Amino acid sequence: MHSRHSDYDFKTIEARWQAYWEEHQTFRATEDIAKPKYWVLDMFPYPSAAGLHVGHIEGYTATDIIGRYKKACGFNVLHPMGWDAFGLPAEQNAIATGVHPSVNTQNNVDAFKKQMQRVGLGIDWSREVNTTDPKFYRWTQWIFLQLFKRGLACVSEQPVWWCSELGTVLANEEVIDGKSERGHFPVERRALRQWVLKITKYADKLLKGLDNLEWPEATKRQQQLWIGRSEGGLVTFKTSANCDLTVFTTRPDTLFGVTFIALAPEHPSVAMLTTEAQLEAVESYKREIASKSDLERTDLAKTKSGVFTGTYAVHPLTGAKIPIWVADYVLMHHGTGAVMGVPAHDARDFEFAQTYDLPVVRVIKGANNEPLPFCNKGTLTASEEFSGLSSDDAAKKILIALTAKGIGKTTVQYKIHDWLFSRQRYWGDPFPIVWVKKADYERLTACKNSPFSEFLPEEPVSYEEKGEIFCAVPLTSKHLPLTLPQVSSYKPGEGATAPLQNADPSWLQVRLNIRTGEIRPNDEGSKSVSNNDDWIEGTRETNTMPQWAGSCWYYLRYLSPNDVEKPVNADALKYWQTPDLYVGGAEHAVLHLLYARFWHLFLHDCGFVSTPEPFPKLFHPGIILGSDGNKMSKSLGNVVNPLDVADEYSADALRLYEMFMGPLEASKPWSTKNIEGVFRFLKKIWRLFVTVEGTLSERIGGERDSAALECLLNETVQKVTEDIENLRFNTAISQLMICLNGFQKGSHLSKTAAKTFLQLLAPFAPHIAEELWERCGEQSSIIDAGWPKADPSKCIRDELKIIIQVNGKLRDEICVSTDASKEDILERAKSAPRAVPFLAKGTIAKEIYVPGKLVNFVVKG
RNA sequence: GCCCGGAUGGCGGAACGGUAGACGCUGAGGACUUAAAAUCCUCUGAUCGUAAGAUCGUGCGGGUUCGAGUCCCGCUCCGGGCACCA
Repeated sequence: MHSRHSDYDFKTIEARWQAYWEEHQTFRATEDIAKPKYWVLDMFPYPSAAGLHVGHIEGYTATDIIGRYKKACGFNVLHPMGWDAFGLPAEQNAIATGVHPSVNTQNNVDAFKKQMQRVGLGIDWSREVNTTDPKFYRWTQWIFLQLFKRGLACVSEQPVWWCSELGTVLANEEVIDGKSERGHFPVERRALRQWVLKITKYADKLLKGLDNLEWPEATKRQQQLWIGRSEGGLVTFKTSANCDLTVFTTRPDTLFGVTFIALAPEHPSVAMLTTEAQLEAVESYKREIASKSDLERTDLAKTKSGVFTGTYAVHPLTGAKIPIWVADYVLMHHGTGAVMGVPAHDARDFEFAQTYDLPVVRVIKGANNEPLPFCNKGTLTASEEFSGLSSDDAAKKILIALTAKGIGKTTVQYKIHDWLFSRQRYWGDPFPIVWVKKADYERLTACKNSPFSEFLPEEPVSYEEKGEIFCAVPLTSKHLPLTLPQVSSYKPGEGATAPLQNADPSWLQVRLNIRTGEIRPNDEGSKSVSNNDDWIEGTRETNTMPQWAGSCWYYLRYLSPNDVEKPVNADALKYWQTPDLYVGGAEHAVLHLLYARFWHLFLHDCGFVSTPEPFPKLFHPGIILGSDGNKMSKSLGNVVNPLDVADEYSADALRLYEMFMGPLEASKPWSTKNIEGVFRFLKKIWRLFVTVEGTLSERIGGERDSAALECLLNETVQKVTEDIENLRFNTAISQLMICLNGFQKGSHLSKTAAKTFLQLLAPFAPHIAEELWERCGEQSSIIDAGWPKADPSKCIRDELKIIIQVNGKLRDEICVSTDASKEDILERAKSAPRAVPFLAKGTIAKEIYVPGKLVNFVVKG
């Protein structure tokens, strides 16, 4: 690598100032209560083997600019960084190499850190956190136990997405189009015992909390849709079999239009409702559905299928006979798994009715004579005494009527499901749980003052296997962290067993002393010494938590990374509260950002944090694409490494370029050509200050600046400050360029003005700013010099340019003194040489004067 | 299908309802140099014109307004999200 300009030796300069910041601990944040705080947070990265590319640097540079700016403004700034280091790639590397994933993880962390330091990010590295560090995950486990204690963590045998290729269970949101999000492997449904967190209990709070957040509207909308609250009613239908059916509907107003009932194939009442004659058909239909993948089943393009059960329901208000069908378009996991079919007013029911020739009865009229299916609200018709009512009114009244009969109820449904919280993986947080037999659990709960009662829930969490019931015993704070055991193999076992099953039996099989809280391996030796009533036998939970666990609360740990008493120190929390700005990718709109809100809200309800929401202000940087316009990826060979760019053009040029490319939130392609432009800008700055001999340029002198130059500088202070506050870095840099171009045109420049320019430049290009600041004779870091204030009085001009339009088209312009009257200006405008011919084309019908800006004559004729 | 964004020169992008194209890149010409690089200066939306200048021009079609890239209505295309949620 060669430097592009011999006298601007950026390599030496950048290394020097990075060493300076480290030595002087420039970015060390302390709880200095005398100063206002500013906490700027990045979404912490997963340290992958590929390292960072220039796209990742974008967000970090943005937060660094904000951090440096706020620090100059006098804030006590916290800009921390950490590693979301549990995860699948490290585990797969371990499977391939046999080397413990922590080794690989540490190497990647070192590489990431080196890259970040090379671009000069002002980060307080003393607060670095790593989710795989037992000192960290001890508290992830502790928070899990708090959830467990309050009944928000439990197990259930449920159909889950199993990916045999990855050897693990995936959450709904990790499955995209029937393939795993990572790796795009096929997935299938399997019933397995899993941990779930009851996020549904927080659905309403998570929905309402969105209102007060300063977040991108699209992200809020995505969370709203994900939570998917819908108000409606439950309606119970009597049937000709000895079994009632309850359906959920958001449109009780369409009740008189019901012509069939449809059940999900998995609905528990299907068997009871199937008549002898239909048994064969229903059974074979269910078999057919079960053999289909979810991808096939949810394919919207296919025609809806179903089969008649042979049984009829009774309409609750008309008493009409309504056939009950089984249909695969009905989902078991929403509502009650049964729907009332109203083909006239629901597109899906309509399609189904068409396929099986079921009657369609119109009960809602719109304003015009709309064709069926008509799915909007309207006026009721053919609905007995409810005819003539509006949909909203009728929905209420019908539900009231049903409620009076004891067969209806208003209710709220959510689309969001409980959060599947266990994975069959090695490289994750171990659950601090031991499974014991029910009888032993009862001995434990009967034991007064048992240490194990610390996190014991009111209702036991249990599961049944081969007729035996097992209950979950939570470890105590004293047992934390429960560290990951060594395993003989990182691979999952056959039949979806977790890799931790490969741990030593002395870890897996334990004995708990319910009186002392002691835990020992359950081997022959311990049996002989502990053969009394206080000991119970147990088996450790071998699933691990998903990667999301650590990212749900990592930001809090930055406040007191070494606290051994609590996940977060109360004093530190009181001072820093929540991040003032959170910057990270829009791809986390509903996963990380929803889960973290859930945990934070939970911690708030427990009294551990004082705010209900973790991230009051959020910003998503756009994606930086490769120069070919595609997403950067190894396979396309369009990845740009920040280290290469920093070596060739300087870290300052890299930072400036990324911010100059366009609006921060926009996706934009990388261009090696365009970086030349900002690099030229840096070289111009260098030459303005430094001679070829390396001395301070004679142009930087003490003489007064011209009024025009003072005006330009003050405009620049004003514009750059506003733009930084609004994260519009592209236009801030453009203004700095305009300012420099102005400087270059003048013969000299006062030192004060030159230094002000450097202060404005410093957040964007900190290395060159520090270097030139020092060469101007300053002793300490430029960041401690404060932030310049614009002086509006310097920007007042004595002449104004007035635009002259005729019929809205620009025709001429005139210069007037600032105190000129409207009459004077109009008079002069009328005689403006280039406007006159257009004015002469007719008569002036109207004169519009925008003070200080323009005149527009409306000419008719 | 539904919900969000977006569309401006050769390119990345600027524009409180008020001079469209700031700033940068590219390209052309010039200066310096033995030469090149680097640097500096001029020009660079289209059409017509020697020029002054005129006309057109912000995805398409309408509208509101003295005036629309910007606001309203109806489309087209591109990007992202959700996707039988009853």
